[in-house]
Amino acid sequence: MTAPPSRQIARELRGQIDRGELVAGDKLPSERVLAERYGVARNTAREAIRLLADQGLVTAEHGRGVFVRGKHRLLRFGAERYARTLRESTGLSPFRAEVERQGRVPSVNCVSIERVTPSAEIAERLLIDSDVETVVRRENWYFADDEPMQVGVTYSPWSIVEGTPVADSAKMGKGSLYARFEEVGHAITTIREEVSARMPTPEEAHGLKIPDGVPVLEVVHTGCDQDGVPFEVTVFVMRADYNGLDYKMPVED
Amino acid sequence: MTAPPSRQIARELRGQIDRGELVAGDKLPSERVLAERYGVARNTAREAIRLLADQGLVTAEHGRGVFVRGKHRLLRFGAERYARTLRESTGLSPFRAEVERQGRVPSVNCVSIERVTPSAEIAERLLIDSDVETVVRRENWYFADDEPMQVGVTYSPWSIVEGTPVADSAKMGKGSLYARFEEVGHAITTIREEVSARMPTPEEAHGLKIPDGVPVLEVVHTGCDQDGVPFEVTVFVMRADYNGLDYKMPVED
DNA sequence: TAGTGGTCTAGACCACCAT
DNA sequence: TGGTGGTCTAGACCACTAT
Repeated sequence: MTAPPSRQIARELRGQIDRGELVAGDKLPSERVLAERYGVARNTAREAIRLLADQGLVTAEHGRGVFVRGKHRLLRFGAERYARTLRESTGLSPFRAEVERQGRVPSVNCVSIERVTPSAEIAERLLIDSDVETVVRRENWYFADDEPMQVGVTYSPWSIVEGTPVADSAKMGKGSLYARFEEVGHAITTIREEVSARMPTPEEAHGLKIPDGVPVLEVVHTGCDQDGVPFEVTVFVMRADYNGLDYKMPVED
Repeated sequence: MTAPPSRQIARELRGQIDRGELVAGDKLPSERVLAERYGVARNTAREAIRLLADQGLVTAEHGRGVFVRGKHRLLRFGAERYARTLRESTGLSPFRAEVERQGRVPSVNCVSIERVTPSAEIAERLLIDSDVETVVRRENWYFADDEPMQVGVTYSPWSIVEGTPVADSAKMGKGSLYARFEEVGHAITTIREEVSARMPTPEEAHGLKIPDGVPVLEVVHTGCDQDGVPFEVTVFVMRADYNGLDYKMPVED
């Protein structure tokens, strides 16, 4: 009932990480060194490292080595990120504010604005008929220190944003998207956020430069105005090792 | 610039899943069959399957085969799970209600109640000094159809729960924990939930029977009473392929 | 018992990174 | 250039599941 060699090796390495003998950024012994040290084939040492990578403890970098992953402070996003006072006091988007709070350099890049027919998932949340009404799709990428952190794709009914700055990057200006919505009569008043987690698709892993063993948080956010009308749905996909959510809510009766 | 064979094979299998030629529960060809079919070594076919498992698409079962994972409907938990009206109208805990809504059989098992010294993380949220005050720790396991879904560990200051049913399983009764708290003067009024996601530890993967490639959601929940006093912190760890969160909130100014 | 995945060996060549 | 991880081969034995 003794564990296979690959697990033994993984356990020893894990112990060294847990005890602080190996700390964030440290390089592990190479696969070949481990293999010789433990008297196993290289593939066995490799398997041990894979077990650690699957737990999110280490990351392999081709040609460089295997490194202990750091426990990063999470960027925390809650409902207050939509508050008008935050928009007005800082002049920063909530993402920018949170990244700067940690001494990093934020940037946001709107990569596309298109008019599309919505998926059933989106149409349902916007209370529109996907056979009849189209939506504007805005795709934003969020970076900290030029590292990609999140992708957010916002959908709004064409009937709401037609002719407004929201549908046109040239007129968008620097401020918050929600300030623009408010100017055209939709002040964000209540939100719904549906949160789940999963492993990234290969495309997401590539685009967000997510190492192996790191899941993503997916947040389907719906914003409703002062009349309870849903006017935008945003699907966020964020690296779970850098991002978290922090909600404070009253408990309704 | 052509992809390695293992990725090619993974891509083909993934295509079959995406196109619905292989659906949830279907068995993939065995590693040996794949190897022969594609003219590669068994390890190469195995690597292809591992790539799919890492994306959460398939699960290997020792001695049985490799199976396409289903896209399960998520159990959705929001702030309303703490509402008194829900407690009173259904007589069910929110977990039970949500599981039954999907036609499955819920069960909850309180495995331990202990008096312990809190970690810094817990003490901080309960606004107590971990050097002075102790807490009661209740560990609950949640099942649907005898499959483990979540673990929840609740911490409450000893000064609040001393002598109450919350600190004593014998006196606990069937109803909700929050009903018991309310009886001793702490009605849950506002909550804070800090959400993150990560890969499970080996212990969690084993205890919750989580297949490879499935992350966990970790929710640190703090409950505050009518006076704003935090009286319990619960740390939930839930399989992310079966559980999600659904919050509706007003946007504060 | 036959078939499956889990693990391992002892090599090999390639792609990438730093020097 | 030498060292690293990435991938592959062609075997082997073990552990588990089903019949």
